[in-house]
Amino acid sequence: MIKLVKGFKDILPEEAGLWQHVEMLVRELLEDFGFAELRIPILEQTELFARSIGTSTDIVEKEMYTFIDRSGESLTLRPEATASVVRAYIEHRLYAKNPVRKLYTIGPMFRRERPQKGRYRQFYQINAEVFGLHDPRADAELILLLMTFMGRLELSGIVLHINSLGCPACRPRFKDALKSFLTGRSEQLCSDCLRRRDKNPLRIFDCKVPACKETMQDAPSILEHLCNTCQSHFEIVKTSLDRFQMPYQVNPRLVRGLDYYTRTTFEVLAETLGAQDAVAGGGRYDGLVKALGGPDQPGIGFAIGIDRLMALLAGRAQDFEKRPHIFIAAIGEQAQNIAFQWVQDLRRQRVRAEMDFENRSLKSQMRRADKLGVTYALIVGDRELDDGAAVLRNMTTKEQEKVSLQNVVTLVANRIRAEQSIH
RNA sequence: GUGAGUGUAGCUCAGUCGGUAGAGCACCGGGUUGUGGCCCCGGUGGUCGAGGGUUCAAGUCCCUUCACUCACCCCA
Repeated sequence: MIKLVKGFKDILPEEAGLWQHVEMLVRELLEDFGFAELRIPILEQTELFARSIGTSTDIVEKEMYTFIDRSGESLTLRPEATASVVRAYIEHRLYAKNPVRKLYTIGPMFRRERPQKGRYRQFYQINAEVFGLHDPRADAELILLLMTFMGRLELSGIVLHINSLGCPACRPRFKDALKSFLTGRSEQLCSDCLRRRDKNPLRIFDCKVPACKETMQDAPSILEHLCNTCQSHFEIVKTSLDRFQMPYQVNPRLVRGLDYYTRTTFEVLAETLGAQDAVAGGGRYDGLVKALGGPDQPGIGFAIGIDRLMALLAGRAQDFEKRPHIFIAAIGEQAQNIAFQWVQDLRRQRVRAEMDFENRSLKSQMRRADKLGVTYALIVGDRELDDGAAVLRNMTTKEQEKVSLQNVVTLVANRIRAEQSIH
């Protein structure tokens, strides 16, 4: 039997309704906040990711699905969306009319990591990016948008962490301070951290090895090394969040894996998710647009992991399954033919009608109606055909009424429409 | 890439000291004329992950291998 590729998954019909609902909610909200959808391809030139994400990151070093196309060029299945959005912003000169653009995109990303709970090789993200705004209130607004979305989904047990990574002016100074702190403490660090020390010392803050954690307790904090501009930027982000009563936790150890981040970074953590507990994350990337050959415009964005969101919403999937409205139980060939016509007519009026083509016993057809969860069953057999009226049964109240054969479709359609407008 | 755990029916799982495969749920049918859920009865469904070995005999013991899961790493 041919099976799924490792780390990939199918989204089954039972869950697809919830996915649709979540996507609808987020589109609505993003558009209210002035975002427009940008649809971008899944494949890009490898160099785009190498240059934006950073060549020494794990993603670029060992996690990308890269292959040589028949023409000889190196292509990569996108491991994240920001690079592509920036590429499109530059390539189509989206900054020309107005440098301020708010864009969102939804779709799959690919990273070849070892799969585990909440981590797949193809995973889905909702991405929002804002270009052209330096103001820290833009950072706060984006975070508020993200948290509003979480709120609308009625998620509990989630925490917002924020931090500032500084800018090209102050981050090097901090790195130096960190390096000199680490000098002479190599004994206390694990082998991974020793490797990180030269490459990307900020990552040591993330290490879970107890000895490293202990050592890093006394390490200098980035927040104490921010330049004045970065410091006041971060202050305004915080006071803006305060102003809207948005709770957050300042986490100086929040270091993000992609090289392009500057100043504000944030993550939404969910305690019930296990080891992969980040549902969403993002930050500011002021140098990226220019680095990729565009104008010197700042950027800020976030990504929401839809798969992880779904894990948090598990159990609510059944509320969004589209059940049929009515099941027509027809006994005998003549009745089946009439029922077949009714089903088609009802669907034309946007009523979800189902029937059985196998001429089963009424009992088994009723059982089927019950399983489908319909509110109405329509019964028609020789008796009803002679009588000129079918029997409409309300499955919850068990009330039955006669409906003349001529009026069946309109009556049923009206009845169901009326019920929907109540809910 | 590294480590640990788990593989028996569609799903969740039992299976004793090695003796020829089981339950619950699901599915199909029945419980007197043409009416669902609850209850009762019956039925379909298995290469016991795969390959090899030991044995009169292997789901069970041994070896190999594959898959899945969780964790490390990293991140959504």
